[in-house]
Amino acid sequence: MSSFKLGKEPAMTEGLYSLLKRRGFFWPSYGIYGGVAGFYDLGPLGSLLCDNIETVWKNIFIVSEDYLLVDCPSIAPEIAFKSSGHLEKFSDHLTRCLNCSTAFRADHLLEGVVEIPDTLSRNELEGALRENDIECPVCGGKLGEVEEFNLMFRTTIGSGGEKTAYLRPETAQSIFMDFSLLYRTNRERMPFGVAQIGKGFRNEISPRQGILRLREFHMAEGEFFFDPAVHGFPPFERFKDTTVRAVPNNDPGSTVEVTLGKAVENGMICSEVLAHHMGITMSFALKIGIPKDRMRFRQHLASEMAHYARDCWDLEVELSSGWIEVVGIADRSAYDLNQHSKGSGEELAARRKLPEPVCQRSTQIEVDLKVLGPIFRGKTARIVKALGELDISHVKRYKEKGEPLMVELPGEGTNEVPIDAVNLVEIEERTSHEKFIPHVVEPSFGIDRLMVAVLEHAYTEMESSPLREKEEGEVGPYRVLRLDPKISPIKCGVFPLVNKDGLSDIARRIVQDLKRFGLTTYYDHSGSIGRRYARMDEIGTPFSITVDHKSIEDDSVTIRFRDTAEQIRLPVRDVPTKVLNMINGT
RNA sequence: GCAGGUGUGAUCUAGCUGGUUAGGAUUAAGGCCUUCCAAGCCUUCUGCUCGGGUUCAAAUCCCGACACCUGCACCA
Repeated sequence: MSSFKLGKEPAMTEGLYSLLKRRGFFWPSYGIYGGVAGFYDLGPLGSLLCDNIETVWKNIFIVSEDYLLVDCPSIAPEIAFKSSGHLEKFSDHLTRCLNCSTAFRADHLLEGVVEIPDTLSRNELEGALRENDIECPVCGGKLGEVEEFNLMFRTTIGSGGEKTAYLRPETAQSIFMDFSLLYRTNRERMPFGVAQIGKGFRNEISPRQGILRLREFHMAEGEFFFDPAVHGFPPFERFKDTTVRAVPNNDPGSTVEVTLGKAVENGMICSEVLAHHMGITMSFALKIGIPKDRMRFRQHLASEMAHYARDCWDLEVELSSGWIEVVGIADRSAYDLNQHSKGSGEELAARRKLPEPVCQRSTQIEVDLKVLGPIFRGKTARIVKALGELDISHVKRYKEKGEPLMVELPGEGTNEVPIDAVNLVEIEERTSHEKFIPHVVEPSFGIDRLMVAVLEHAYTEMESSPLREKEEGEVGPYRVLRLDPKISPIKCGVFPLVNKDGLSDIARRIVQDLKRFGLTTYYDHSGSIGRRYARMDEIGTPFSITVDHKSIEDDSVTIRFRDTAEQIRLPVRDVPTKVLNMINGT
């Protein structure tokens, strides 16, 4: 039924995009100053749409999947991104030709000249370029200095200290840094997921394609922590038989239809946890109205994988501009927790119960401080420490011989410790748990792109309005946004059929009723009834309620359905429930 | 970032070989009319992307900036 077709249809998408701007979904930011590339405002309807999509997302991740929701700052100190690797890996090294001023990535110029050039630092790259007499590949000119271009926005915290900070390029990092608190909050149960909805910032070199490539964008991310030693993931049962279109990286040209269960069995997808999240992602995309036959999962090539990822599958949706990545599902292994653990010195680990408790016998040194104290006085603590570092078998030999131990203290000479003050004790330790660094699967959703995907697939053009009778005064195509009612910005239009006989009073009362049920409404008395239906169709409002003269007699109204233009009549008091049921699909 | 193209009310567009108050359509607002799908009539709001230059005179020609589009490069 959707008139969206394969391939590019400029006229079609132009119609959609002018509608979106005209009706207030989104537009370029800072327009009165000429605009800034990569920034878009969500207008009144776009904001509602965004919010509704996020609500559906939360219903899946927070309600169904029991993810823990958090909300962390967008600005983080430099150290955070030093540890995460973004400071180093999230930047490109550029060099510019001094003659023709073309910019190149320094590491690309050294490919085949030096081994793994993308691991070199700025100085090393510069050295390598000089040593190998690399010239501008375009004009043969001399190359300038290697500059670092980091894709993160830099800022400072505070007025005096000038503490360097960055706007987060993804919301994930705060979740990793908060791991221990979250783990405790979850009462130390594994596995568990943490979700965050917020904004990400990337200073893209050249943002294009309108809202598809932004410098500030909405993202919804989940981090699912699990024990890599546990094989299988029981909840995955639900998605075992779900079929997906997959483009695996061992054969990037081909698309295969495969069930998620099969894909895990034959090793195409690396784990059930990852496959499970592909299943969740798919059901989410379907729920917000993206048709299944316009979706596919594409596995990243090893070369395009992010610095943290071990395996990554993108959900791509076919739009007028081609296949667009809207969700990335990455296996980040233990990378991030390890990095932050190293960077901060804090242990970021979980505990797993051993199949059975393990007894560990060990011999340890015990000292008699009553004896040592009076002898060594101020040195005692250092002596005890040095004793503890001695080899047990060494101590054992002296003990058997009954000879005093000679203990060396740096700068304080050798000390004679009476062997009677040192005892060897057998200690038995029972451990029932061991520590491990959880692995992470991260589904990361680009909400702005999902909005575009949803809108393009909901957009329909018709030659004329559905029930049109008159032929004169034709005005262009009739546009309908067939959004799923769940995500429609406005749920109900409410109209008096004519502006007299008190019909508008009844209509306004109905608006109040609907509001009490949390439904967004749009009261409209201007223009012909057909024009008002058209306005609602254009912004994707699924239901229109009309008060006519019969309403005065028997308290009934008509409710019109956007996609069919059909109407039914029902008592006023049943309207809110009817609408709610239709929205929830019951 | 480079190269090319484009830039006229909210939207779509005429004018662009310089010369009256920049024209139209849609939308929007107010009213008349109207018992169900953008009807009609009246009234009204909003515009030459910005900054310089050439000229008696610039939407129009030139330069620069910004934005958008296409290609290249880049893309977690």
